[in-house]
Amino acid sequence: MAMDKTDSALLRLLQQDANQTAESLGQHLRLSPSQAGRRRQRLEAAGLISGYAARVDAEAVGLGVQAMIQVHMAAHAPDAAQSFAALVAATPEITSAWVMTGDADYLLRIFCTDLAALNRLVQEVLLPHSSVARVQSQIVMAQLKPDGPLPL
Amino acid sequence: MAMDKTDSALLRLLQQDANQTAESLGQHLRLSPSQAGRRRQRLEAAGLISGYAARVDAEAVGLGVQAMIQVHMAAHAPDAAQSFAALVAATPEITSAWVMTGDADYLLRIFCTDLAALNRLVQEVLLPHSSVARVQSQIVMAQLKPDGPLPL
DNA sequence: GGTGAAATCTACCTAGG
DNA sequence: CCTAGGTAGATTTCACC
Repeated sequence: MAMDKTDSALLRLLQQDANQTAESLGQHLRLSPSQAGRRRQRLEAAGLISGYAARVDAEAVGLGVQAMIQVHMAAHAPDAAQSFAALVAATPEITSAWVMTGDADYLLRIFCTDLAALNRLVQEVLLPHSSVARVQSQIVMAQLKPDGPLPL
Repeated sequence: MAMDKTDSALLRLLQQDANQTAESLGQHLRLSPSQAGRRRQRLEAAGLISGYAARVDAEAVGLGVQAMIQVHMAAHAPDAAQSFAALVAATPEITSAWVMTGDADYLLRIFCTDLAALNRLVQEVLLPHSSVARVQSQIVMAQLKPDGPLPL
């Protein structure tokens, strides 16, 4: 899809604050409100913008513990991967999961209310899975840079 | 802050789609549009909702390579940490950074256009920093579970 | 790039527990 | 007294010019 410098700037603005009016966007982009709105529609229709989400403060809603868990699989059979994917999909505390190169097979991002809940998740959900060989939890002590916009 | 079951459900809905009207929210919550809107305002004012962001499709905007980089520091002096924080803040390809327990000191989330750009970032930005001892890049082969809503 | 109709938000007001 | 629902003015979006 064709995307010029103005579109990049627009995406950057909308990642920071999606509730700006077309008029406000137009001022930043040096564009008329109608053109700014039209460009936004174009980016939505093209799928570059897949949706809009509220940013929720994890601490404020009682999710005080954040962790990254590296998962090593015992077997790499296709059905082992599939059943693990189902487990991941069914566990709400896992907010993201990636298939990685290198050392570990998967990396899971976790949000829990407390350390006890994190330990329960590891001991009673992850480790009991038949194809999980080993997990390595790393707790987030602080967020040095908050989840930010994509570099455009 | 006081948060009941309805507020949790509202946060869940707004994380999935922030552009729903108060009427649509009210239907899901079995509430009148005015009450749904009022609750949303309350959650914003209380800081539970810190803002709204457009979800941008990384692949679609040409950011085809995603990676997680574990950073091991040579020194743990306060000013080493501070200058590293400045480096992280100034690097747009680093979209998130966490201070971790365990093995590595920091975990960085990276978005790049290609592998060459990722290698440049490691070789020319991260490793030259005086207090960085070692980095370990792990490339994301696939996203098993997309960045999802917090478990409420 | 501008304009007007339609939809939506929000502040205020009223009713009920 | 606090929480829920309804109504009207003001803003914003979107299709058309």
